[in-house]
Amino acid sequence: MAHERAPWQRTHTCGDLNISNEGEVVVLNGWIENHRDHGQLVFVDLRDRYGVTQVTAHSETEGIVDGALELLQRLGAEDVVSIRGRVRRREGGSNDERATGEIEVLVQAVTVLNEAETPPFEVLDDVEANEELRMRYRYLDLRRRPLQEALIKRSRFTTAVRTYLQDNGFIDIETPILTNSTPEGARDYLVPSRVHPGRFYALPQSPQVLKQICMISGVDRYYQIARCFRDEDLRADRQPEFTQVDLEMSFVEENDVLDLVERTVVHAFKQGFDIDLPTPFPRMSFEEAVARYGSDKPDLRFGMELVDVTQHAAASAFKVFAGAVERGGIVKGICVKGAAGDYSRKKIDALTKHAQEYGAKGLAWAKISEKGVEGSIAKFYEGDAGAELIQLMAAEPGDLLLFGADEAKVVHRALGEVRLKVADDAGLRDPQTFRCCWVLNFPMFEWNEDHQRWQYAHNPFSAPVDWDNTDFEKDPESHRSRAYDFVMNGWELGSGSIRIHRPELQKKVFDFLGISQEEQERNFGYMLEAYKYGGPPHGGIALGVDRMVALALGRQGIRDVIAFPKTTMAVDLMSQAPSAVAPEQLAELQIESKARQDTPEEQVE
RNA sequence: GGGGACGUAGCUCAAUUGGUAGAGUCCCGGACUGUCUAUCCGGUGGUUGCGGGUUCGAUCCCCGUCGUCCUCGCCA
Repeated sequence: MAHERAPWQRTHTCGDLNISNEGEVVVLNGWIENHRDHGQLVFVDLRDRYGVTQVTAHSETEGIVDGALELLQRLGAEDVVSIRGRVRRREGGSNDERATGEIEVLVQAVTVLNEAETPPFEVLDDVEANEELRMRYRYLDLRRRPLQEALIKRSRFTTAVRTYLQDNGFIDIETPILTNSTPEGARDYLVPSRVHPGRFYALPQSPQVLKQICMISGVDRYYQIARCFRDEDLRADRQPEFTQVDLEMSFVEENDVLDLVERTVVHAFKQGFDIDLPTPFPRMSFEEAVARYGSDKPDLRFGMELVDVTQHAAASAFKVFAGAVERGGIVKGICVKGAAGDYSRKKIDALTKHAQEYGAKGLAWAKISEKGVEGSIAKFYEGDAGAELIQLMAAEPGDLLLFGADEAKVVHRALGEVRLKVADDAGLRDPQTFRCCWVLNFPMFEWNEDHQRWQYAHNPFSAPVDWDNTDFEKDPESHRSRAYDFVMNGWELGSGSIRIHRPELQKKVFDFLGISQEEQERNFGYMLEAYKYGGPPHGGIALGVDRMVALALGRQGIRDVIAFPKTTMAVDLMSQAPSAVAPEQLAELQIESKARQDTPEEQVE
């Protein structure tokens, strides 16, 4: 037997009604967004998740309940109400900006469901109160259309990912949130164990090891939309907890993973955001990406590639160039088309400063005119040398040339960042344009200056490209791994690899990384043991959900696509987490804090 | 751990060379029958984040501190 509905309950949402409902008596529930009071005539915009409907109260309406008009006059922003009335075509002309703009609901009765205090900021789509306030009252901010849109599209997106992977034989497996700390990688969030005093769980930085174990278990195709935790300093695109589409496949090689992921991403971007990603995603090696774009996450929405002029520069009269080459460095340049006029000395200084933030000593520049090379390096580039440089850079009159001369790593980094900055200035990074690519074959290892040792470049489970050459001691830098990154518009959105599935090779990598036998045993013993019982060849990837959604919606950071985000100090301004706990709780865990503010009483002050 | 920006009315911002704070909006009261961020009239509202210093006098200068954001390092 069907439940009887209360009389205040809605018959339609605030986005439902249009001219086809004309004449119907309806009930709407929602929040009062705006309120236009003409005395005997009152307009109220009623909002819910689905839209906004104009509600009109008129004293002479047939059947209007006594006092309804006065009540509506008295109510204000964010009061929650139920409105009963008849749908009719608007008398004052329609509002084309709303789906419901042709009609209005002529009020017969008003029920107050809950009155709201005056909100600390106005809940309007285009009102931007400062972020601190918005996060403190996150529930109010979330009522705004741009935030609701993010939540809705994010949900559609993850649903599309799930559907697609399910249809392709993947099974969703939950892995533990309470797991083990590992010394490598990011700092862990720790959770003390009550039943094992002095011991700690760690929250997972990713389900990496467990998904590989799933492959050993014969799961064959695993996925999970998994929460990951890393206790590192935050950025606009980094939160202490974030979400990944994590997947792993058995008996595969790069092509299998890349093709599957490409299809999944294309499908989910279409379903979630109605965005058509251009396919196929180009593939390039790490080496090529760095050489051409100065970055392992190249933005392919525009060209302006780095041009190698090292050979030419070696013979240059310009000491900065020749000297850099002599010391084993390189010289590269970018050609900014038609920008000579746009860059004053002051703006070039700003670019130089930008380059210096990324380790460059400076930035050499030239403006090209009909007469040849002008600017800081002009006197070294008169006549043939200048003509040659112009030809190498494929420059034309009106172009701006920018050069970096240093060791290769520095030149690539700095010039790569300058390339992005210049493109930003010129509006070449259109947020509505999407260009994806794959970057392949990362180095296995990189030298860590601080710790004076080699460390893994990607993750320690990535297989080497050359299975037959695992003599890592010999020229460590030359070894390439079967790791790949998924990149869109200069953002790294995913990272994965074909894994090492033989325990002896995995041990060899751990050995080379200087992880002791005891550490290997303690942290990865169960994994190495598992492989002994028959681990299939496998590989996978993890895709950053927050970043994908932010990019698709053209948001600057990921905070706006997370319902309840944290600040750069990892604080939740709404709940005030993290907070002090009762002394009894600490005692039970056998924990003493050396910090102040270690009891709730002190924290309040 | 380092660098930078910001902090003034509930909100968004302004305030000359250092001379004791003002606008819009919100809110409150009034008028108003076709608005759509209604309009018009009137009104309330301030420990200038906090603490200290310089000064006859500090929103303004200096030091410290707290918070938010951006960023390098860190982090995949």
